[in-house]
Amino acid sequence: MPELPEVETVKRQLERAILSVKVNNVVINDARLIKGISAKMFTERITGCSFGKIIRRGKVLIIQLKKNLFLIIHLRISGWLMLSKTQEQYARVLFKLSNGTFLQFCDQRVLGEIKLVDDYKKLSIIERMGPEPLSVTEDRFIALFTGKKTKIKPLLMDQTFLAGIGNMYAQEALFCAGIHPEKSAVTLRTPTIKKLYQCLKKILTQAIKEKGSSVDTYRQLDGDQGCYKSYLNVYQRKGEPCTRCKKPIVRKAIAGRGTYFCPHCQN
DNA sequence: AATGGGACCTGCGCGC
DNA sequence: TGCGCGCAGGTCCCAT
Repeated sequence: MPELPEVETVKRQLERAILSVKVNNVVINDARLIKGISAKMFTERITGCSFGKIIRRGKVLIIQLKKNLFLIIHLRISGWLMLSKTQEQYARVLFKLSNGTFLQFCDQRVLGEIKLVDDYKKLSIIERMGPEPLSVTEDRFIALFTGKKTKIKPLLMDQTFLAGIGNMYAQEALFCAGIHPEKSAVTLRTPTIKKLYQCLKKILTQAIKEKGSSVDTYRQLDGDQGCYKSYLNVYQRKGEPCTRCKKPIVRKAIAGRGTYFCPHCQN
């Protein structure tokens, strides 16, 4: 799933590829992805614009088109962005660029979102977003846990708690820190929270270095797979031996989401 | 505050 | 072989 490292990878690749490039035309194969504006208006407002500053906040990609015009992209579960000369399968919205390529929003399950806003900071999802795990200080990270009685795993995935963590990296971080995913957050001791903080930083940094994890439909901007998949210790490894203790990894639905962990190493 | 469910979606793997 | 079903997960929304 596209989480922080995947969106950050695409953001960096877009910066190198499309900065100052102009949109000559917009092709909409599936208007369901475009929210809050008609396909016609969407096309009219974007055509002729050039790509400016690119920002990532959590899993949200923000591309500036003009002083007061921002393209907001959320890949959700099965979306990815691709830059190529020909139309891809699952290309739902395409931007025909002045350099002869298509910037394409591909999405197998059509759950992604594209918006056009004049001020991205006023978006509810942005306003409510928790701190970025790669820039929050350790002290502030520890303070986030006060009074949080909920299970640690769904809490990590709560975007208003911490930005950009999804189902996969939440599980990997908890394995790294040796924390059971159902442990109540408020019961964690400070050294354990510090360990989790370091694990998140380590995992997210390494995942960005490896250009994300292609466990599903996610691809890099050029269509290549992300390489972090081979580093995964628990995610989708049910029944396989724990990389630490060799006992089998188990899968359990926690807060309605599939969760993999080692009951021996995580407690 | 926390939790549980449903909705949005498509493709895949399962059982019969 | 083929069909129906459940599941996969990010976010929002509603109910308890």
